[in-house]
Parts: sequence; C-alpha cells; structure tokens
Amino acid sequence: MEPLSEAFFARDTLSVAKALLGAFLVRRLGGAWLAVRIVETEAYVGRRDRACHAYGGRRTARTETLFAAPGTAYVYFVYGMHHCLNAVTEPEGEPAAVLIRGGEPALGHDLMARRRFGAPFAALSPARRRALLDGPGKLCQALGVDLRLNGAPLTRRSLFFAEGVPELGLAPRPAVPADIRATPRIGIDYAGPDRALPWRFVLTTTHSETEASTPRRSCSTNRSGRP
DNA sequence: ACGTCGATAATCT
DNA sequence: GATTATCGACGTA
Repeated sequence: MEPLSEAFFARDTLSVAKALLGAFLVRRLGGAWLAVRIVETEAYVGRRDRACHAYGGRRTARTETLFAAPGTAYVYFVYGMHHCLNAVTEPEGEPAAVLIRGGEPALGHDLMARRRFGAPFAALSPARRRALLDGPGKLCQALGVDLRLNGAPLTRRSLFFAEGVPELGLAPRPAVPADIRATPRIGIDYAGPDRALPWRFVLTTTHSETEASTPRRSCSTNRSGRP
C-alpha cells in the first residue's frame, strides 16, 4: 500500500488535477475498504483564481485548510446538505486544491450503493449505477466523507490516494493524456472572467486497456456488475 | 435529453 | 440576512 505522498501534491495544481485522473481514492470505513477510480477533477488555483474560496488571499475559518500542507484534505459543506472533498496542493501557504468531482466504483460496490441508495449494487438500475459517484457530493456520501475529515492528512489508512493498491486487488490504470478532456468548471458563475477557464478535467475513456484496434463505440458489455 | 426548482445549513457579511 | 465549488425530482421534448 503506497499512498501518494505530500510531494505528489506539492506541485502546480493543474498538474495534480490531471495526475489524479485514473488514480484511486481509497477509504477505510467501519472495517471495510472502499475505493473509487477518479475520472473527474477540478483545479482551484489559489489567490488569483476568482473561483477559489481563497481568492485574494481570503483567510477565514473555512479557508484556513487551503493554506495547510499539500496532501491535506479540504472538506467543505455546501447548499445545506452536501460535502465536497479536495486535496490541498502547492507548497504550504499557497491556498490551492483539487476538487474530486467524480469516479467509478472500484472496491466496496455494495457498501457505496447502500450509502447512496439503500440497496446493494446489483439491485441498482443502470441510471442509478451511473449516478453512484458522478458528482462531488455523491462521492462524499458514498465514501462517508464529512467535515470531520477537514484538515486530515491524505496519507493515512483511513483516506488516501494511490496509483494502485495491489493488496486490495487494485492494479494501476493510469490515464492516457489523450483521454483527458479539459472543460470549464461547474457551478462557479460567480467567478466572472475566470468562469471559462478550462480547469475541469474528465477522463473520457474508462476502459484503458491497451487495445490495438479500438472500435468506435462501447466495446465491452461488462458495463455493470463488476467482479 | 434538457430546463427549472426546492431542499437545507454552514459560512460569511 | 444572503450566498452557496450540489442533488434529485419533476416537467417538457
């Protein structure tokens, strides 16, 4: 088990946001292991980024975590009911982070499905399977992430990132750069001119096996009942 | 598929 | 008192 280190996060935020695509977010919850393969991130680049909570160096009780060491969890609560998980980036004192916006289930399908919908994974409709982890609040609900984890280091057993976790049967599946799409960020209409910056990153091809010939559309029928 | 809308509380002014 | 880095339900197509 080799969590991504502080050094991984102590880089420019756009690089970290892209590098996290394809990696796993691993959670130890009540004796069970959960893992998500990350397919969507957003960069919030700090003092100069009008969309960032710490724009202009804004330092409040909430944003304090953004100034912490790289590899710290920045968790905040929005819209009265949802949590969002970020990984703090850049050297300590630079208030930047990567928002984890979406993933696909890699381990603990049933527990995540139960936390989201109260039913085991196999019982979910295709629509609900698609909706399991495709948003920052959904991901936090599935993984049991809330404000208690704000400020926690992302290098402990309870919550960490990794390229792969052989002990848990998670082989590395790094994202191919050609499969990364950059788009404007979601839900930041307040950010004025920074609204349109292409700082949201989506991993478009999820079956990244190195096939010589790639049929143009969905090639595998193994869309759902994973193992 | 896509637009609109209400829920609901931490956080900041 | 206003705002909010969202979600899901419900409408219309």
